[in-house]
Amino acid sequence: MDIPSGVTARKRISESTIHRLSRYFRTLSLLERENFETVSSKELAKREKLTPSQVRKDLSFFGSFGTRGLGYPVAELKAKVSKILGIDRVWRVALVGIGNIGSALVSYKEFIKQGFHIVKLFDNDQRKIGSNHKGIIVSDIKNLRTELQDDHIEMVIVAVPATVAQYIVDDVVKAEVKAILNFAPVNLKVPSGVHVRNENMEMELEYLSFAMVNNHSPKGVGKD
Amino acid sequence: MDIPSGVTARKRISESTIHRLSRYFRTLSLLERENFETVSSKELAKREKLTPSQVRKDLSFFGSFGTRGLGYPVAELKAKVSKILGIDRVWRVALVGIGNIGSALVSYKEFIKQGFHIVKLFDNDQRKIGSNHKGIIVSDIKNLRTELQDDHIEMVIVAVPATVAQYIVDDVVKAEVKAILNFAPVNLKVPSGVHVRNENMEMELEYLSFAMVNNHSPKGVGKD
DNA sequence: ATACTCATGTGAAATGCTTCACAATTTATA
DNA sequence: TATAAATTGTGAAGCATTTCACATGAGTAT
Repeated sequence: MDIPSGVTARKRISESTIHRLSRYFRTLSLLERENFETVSSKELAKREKLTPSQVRKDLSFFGSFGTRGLGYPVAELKAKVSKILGIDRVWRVALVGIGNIGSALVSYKEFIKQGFHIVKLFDNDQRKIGSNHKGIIVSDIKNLRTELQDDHIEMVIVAVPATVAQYIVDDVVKAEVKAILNFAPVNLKVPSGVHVRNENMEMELEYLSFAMVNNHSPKGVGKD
Repeated sequence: MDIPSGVTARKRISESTIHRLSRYFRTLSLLERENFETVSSKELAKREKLTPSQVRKDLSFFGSFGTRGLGYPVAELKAKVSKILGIDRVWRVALVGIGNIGSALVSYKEFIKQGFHIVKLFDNDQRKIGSNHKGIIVSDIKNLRTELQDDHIEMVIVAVPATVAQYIVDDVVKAEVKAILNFAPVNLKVPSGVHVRNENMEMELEYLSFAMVNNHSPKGVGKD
C-alpha cells in the first residue's frame, strides 16, 4: 500500500486511532531512551494495555513500518508517528488567560517536548499585563486579534472563565487561527474549518466516580 | 424497563456514553440557570452537537426520564444524571504534588461544583510541607499512606513528575484508595479493582496538530 | 539448506456504537 | 371530542471499530 504518511490517506482515521498514536509516540520515546532498537506490536500493546492487532491495525492505516519476524524499528517508527501527528515541527501557540490553569500551562514541559511552543500570553488584568512569565511578556487582550496575526500564531489555548470564552474565541477566529484548545467549561461556537478540542478535567473524575459507584471495571484486555 | 439507576444495569455502558452524560450534566446545569422547565432531546443534542437519538439512547440505558410530547424535566433529569455519575454526593479527594499543575487544581472551581472536594495535599518538598494552600496544610509525602487512610480519602489526584508517579501510586494502592486521576505522563500499574484515568493534555494538542496537517474535519453532524 | 520461530500486514468475522424509523403518548387547538 | 403537532423510547438497520486468523517474510539454529 504505502501511503505517504497521512497526506493521501483517505479512509477516515478515527479519533481513537489518533489518540492511540499519541500514546504510541510517548511510549516510543521511552523505549528509545531505554535503548530498544526494535519493538513488537505485542510489547507496544502490553505497555498500552491494548491488543497487538489493534496496534498493527492502527499503524497499517499509514503505511507498513515493520519487519516480519522482527518488529518495528523504534527510532524510525517514532519519527513516522510524529510526522503523522504533525509534531515533527514547531507550532506557535498563544495562551489566553493567565489564571491558575493558564500559569500552569506556561511551564508545562510536555507541550514543549512535543513542539508546542507557547510564544504569546494574553490577559485582561492590568496587574498581569506587562509582567513576565517564563520570559514572555503578557499582552493586553485588547490587542488579541492583531497580535495573533502579526506573530503568526497557529494555535490558541483558551484558559479564561466560561463567561468570556466565547468572546475570546470570536476574536481568535477573526485572527484566522484554525486550532483552539479550550479549557473553559462551555461549548464554543466556531465556523466550520476551525478545530476546537475541549479539555475537560472534571470529566475524568466523573468517570472515576461512575466507575466506583457502579463497580464498572475496564474492558477485559484480550490476547491475539 | 426501569432500571434502578446504575445498580442492576448490566448492559456494559460505553465509556463514550459516560463522557456524554458528563456533558449533559453540565448543559443541564446551564439550562436550569436559564430557567428551562423542560428540554427536548433535540435541544440537548443541538447544544452538544450530537443527534437527538444519541441523547435519547444514552438516557434510556438508565431508565425512562422523559415525557412523550414534552421532553425531559430539566431539574429532575439533572438529578438523575448526577446520581448515575455518582456525583450526588461529596467525594473526599487528596492531591499529591503541589507543582504547577497541582497548585492550579487546588483552586479549580469545576471540581468543587461537582462534589470533588480536595481535602488533603501532599508534597515531598520541605519548603512546601506545612504551607497553607486554600486553607489546607501540605503534608509530608512520607505519611501518604497513613494519612490517606486516617482521613478516609476516596480518590487521589497524582500531579508529580513522571519519574516518581509509580512510587506514589504504589502507596496510594496500599492505602486502599480505588480511584486515581493521573496527570503524570506515564502508564501506571495498579492491581485490578483500582481505577486509573489519565489526564493527558498534550493529546488534544496533538489531535489539533493532526487535524491541521491532514485537513481532518470532524464527523458530519446528522439530523434525526 | 532446512526447519523452526517470531511477528507483520490484512481480509474477514465479530463485536460495538450510532442512527433510523415508527408506535406510543402527551399537549395544544379547534 | 377529535385532530394535529411534538417528542419519547426502542427494536432493527446501518456503520464503525476491534479482534481473529492466517499467509507471508525475516531471522536463527542445526
